Amino acid sequence: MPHPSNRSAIELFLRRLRSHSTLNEEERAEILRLSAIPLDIKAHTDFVRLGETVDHACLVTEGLVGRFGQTEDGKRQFVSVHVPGEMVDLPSVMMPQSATALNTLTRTSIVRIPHKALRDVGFRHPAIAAAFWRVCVLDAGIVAQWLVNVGRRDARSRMAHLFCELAVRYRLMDQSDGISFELPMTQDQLADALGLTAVHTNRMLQTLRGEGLLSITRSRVEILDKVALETAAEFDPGYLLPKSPD
Amino acid sequence: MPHPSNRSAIELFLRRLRSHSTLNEEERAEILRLSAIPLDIKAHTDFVRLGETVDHACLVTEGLVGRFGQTEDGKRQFVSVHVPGEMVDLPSVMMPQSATALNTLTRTSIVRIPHKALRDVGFRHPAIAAAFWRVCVLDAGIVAQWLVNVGRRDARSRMAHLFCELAVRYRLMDQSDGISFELPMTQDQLADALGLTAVHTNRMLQTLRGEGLLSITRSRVEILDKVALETAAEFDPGYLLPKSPD
DNA sequence: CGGTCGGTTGAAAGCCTTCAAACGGTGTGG
DNA sequence: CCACACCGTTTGAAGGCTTTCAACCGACCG
Repeated sequence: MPHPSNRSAIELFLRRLRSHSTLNEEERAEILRLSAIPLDIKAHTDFVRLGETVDHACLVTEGLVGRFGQTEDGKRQFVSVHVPGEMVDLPSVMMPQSATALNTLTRTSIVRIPHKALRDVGFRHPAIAAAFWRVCVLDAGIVAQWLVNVGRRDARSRMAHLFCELAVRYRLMDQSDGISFELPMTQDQLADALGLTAVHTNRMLQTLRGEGLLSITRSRVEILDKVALETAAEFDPGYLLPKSPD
Repeated sequence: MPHPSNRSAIELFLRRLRSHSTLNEEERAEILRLSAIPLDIKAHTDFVRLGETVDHACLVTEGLVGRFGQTEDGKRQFVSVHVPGEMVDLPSVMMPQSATALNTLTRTSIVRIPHKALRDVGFRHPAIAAAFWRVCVLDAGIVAQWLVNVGRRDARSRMAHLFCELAVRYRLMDQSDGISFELPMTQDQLADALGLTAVHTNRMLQTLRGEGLLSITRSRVEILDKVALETAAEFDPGYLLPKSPD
């Protein structure tokens, strides 16, 4: 598979910014001019540890990155997963010592953007700073929905909700028609995103398949009955689609 | 009980800002000059509904405010609770249509600060905008920890974690010595914060009491064995105490 | 070809929920 | 001043969703 250039990753990121924030031509140019150091990381690698202090943010070019917390006995909980075009740890610009760690769910390419560059460009252009802030707020809203999901929905509904959300997020990045999309996650990883065990994740997956709601293989999800899936999930995409750009 | 003035609520908020962000004298004065419309709300009131668009942010003066999501059958999950001195929905400045609702856990006084005022002051003073952004990042980090808590810890540990966190947060607001603090939450509300049922919340509370870890009445928590409680919770306050102010 | 990884399956155990009922404190009205 | 109602807490028993433990399978890799 051809490797998207770093350039295109930043363009994707800019597109996402513009979907909810207004940026003039100069501001857009500034974003595209950000220095971006590419880096390929193999699957299942913790490339930012808990408590580590970082001086750059990561933008996903290809693959999938998960942010997670961990209990002392090693159980993990993904707090978010990030698809290409998303900045994984933009919050780290404001809080360089993170209480969450980063892990590649599959072989992944990222570009690293220095905090200093992000701060500088935000300082020069308040509209950019506002856009960054807004992205953080949006991402935090997703985490909040995950919390509702894990706290108050049963496994089947919870799982349906995750797939509905990811379908929308891939579509927003033009990497899906909203029906099917690449999702290179193992069932262990799905379990860690849903607050379940891998065994039960497997069984629920089979339930959803058996009900004809979706078809899923190791790396691809296809939604077969969107209405039924969204009903099962009680899914409302409002939190992913901000109303107005100011 | 004497009613703290609005002034002192904003002062408390400013103090929190300064604990992690550097603001010069003029910037501090700007914060204190923000217009603040006081409002008293009775207990158990949803004063911001799901999907509602707001044009002001709420700062808690006295009492306790919870932000929550809800499933279709009415089950609630608190996504955060906010003590006096905290801005409940600063993110709403960037995202006026919230996917979470607001509820008073007890009789509560707030002040409402217009989004426009917050945006203007942030636009004029990049350092203030950065401070606001940083608060949002910190709060999002707390939500992330809650997600880890609900997703991967059992009820006892989860509950211990919540009390450890609140002890620190009250202490940061100088409303506690870190050992005991006012917590006017019912067990139903605790349950909604922990992703449990009220019945099981009650039983776990008794467990913690029985183990001599804490003493809790309707409105006050006292930590009796801090070390044991933090051990049970696997509590690490790092996510509440940012390293450096820039 | 053996080894590893991810997926699948079965059975038993357990944590938590659900359903129901009773208890105690507080505020209100007669 | 007492009675009653309401709210939040407490307790018991039963059931269920999810976990845990174990084993097996298939695919891919060196």
